[in-house]
Amino acid sequence: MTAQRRLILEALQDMGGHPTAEDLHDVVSKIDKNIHISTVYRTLRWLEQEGLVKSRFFGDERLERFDPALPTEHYHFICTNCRQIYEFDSSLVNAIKKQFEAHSGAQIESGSVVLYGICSKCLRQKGVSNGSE
Amino acid sequence: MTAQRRLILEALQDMGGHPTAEDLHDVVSKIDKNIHISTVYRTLRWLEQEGLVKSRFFGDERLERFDPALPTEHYHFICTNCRQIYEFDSSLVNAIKKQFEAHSGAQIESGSVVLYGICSKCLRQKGVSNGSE
DNA sequence: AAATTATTGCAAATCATTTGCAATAACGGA
DNA sequence: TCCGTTATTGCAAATGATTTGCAATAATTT
Repeated sequence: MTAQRRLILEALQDMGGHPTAEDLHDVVSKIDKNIHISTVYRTLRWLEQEGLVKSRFFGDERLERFDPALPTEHYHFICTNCRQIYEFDSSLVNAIKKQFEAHSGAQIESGSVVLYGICSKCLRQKGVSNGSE
Repeated sequence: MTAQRRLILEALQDMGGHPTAEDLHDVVSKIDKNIHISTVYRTLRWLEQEGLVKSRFFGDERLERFDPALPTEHYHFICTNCRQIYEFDSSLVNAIKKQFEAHSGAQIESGSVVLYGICSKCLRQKGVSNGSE
């Protein structure tokens, strides 16, 4: 493992959230000024193959986001105001899977849940249009 | 509304599923050979603004998919073998939203659920590796 | 039917991501 | 430690999906 790769992996673990390749590039560039974005992508693909990173597209944007792969499935809440991504868990998702398997005869391997709304932090700050939008 | 726009909207309603702009372009091209893909995109954006179409990215691909906007929220199952997208509904999603709202203090506006697995059709046909992949 | 406005087709631009390749860095022996 | 082999990097150019500028065309208003 090279210095660049270590840097990228550490940045991913440290910054939390679900950064894009560019987010990561911005961060690692502050330490090693000439890490190229293609190296970030290649490292991310490699980490993905190794099972250390998971990539995904959230439903409302064209950008690929990366996430240190957690051992357990988890779900997301995205604040449509500040765009922060929160993680959560819920045993009800398993119930949905079971329910769908029973109805359809399909075999579920995994599931993704993304909730959208306004986070409590944004709700507390005035000026956030909530409700009718 | 022009002939091209009507054609694209009809194609979207007729073909079902969640086609990409290119899927739609292929279909409408068979009727009007010189509809340009940019017209498809522009029409789709316009329909989206009008609330007649919803666009989304499914978690595992970079492609934008379009869907005649249904009045009610619904969820998706994607067969990882044949790539067919199925729709389903489940009242349990509301329970998840409520649960998360209670825990987090956020206000949920909408939710997306995408299940992945092997559909019953593919399960019936031999040769589908299921389980360990 | 002429004038005004909206929509189209095309080409070129853009954005995110990937690839080819020559230069460089890492590693495993003599 | 030096040398050869292999892997990794930076850059530039390629790719794929989507968007935009613009002149030509079609629709609508008058």
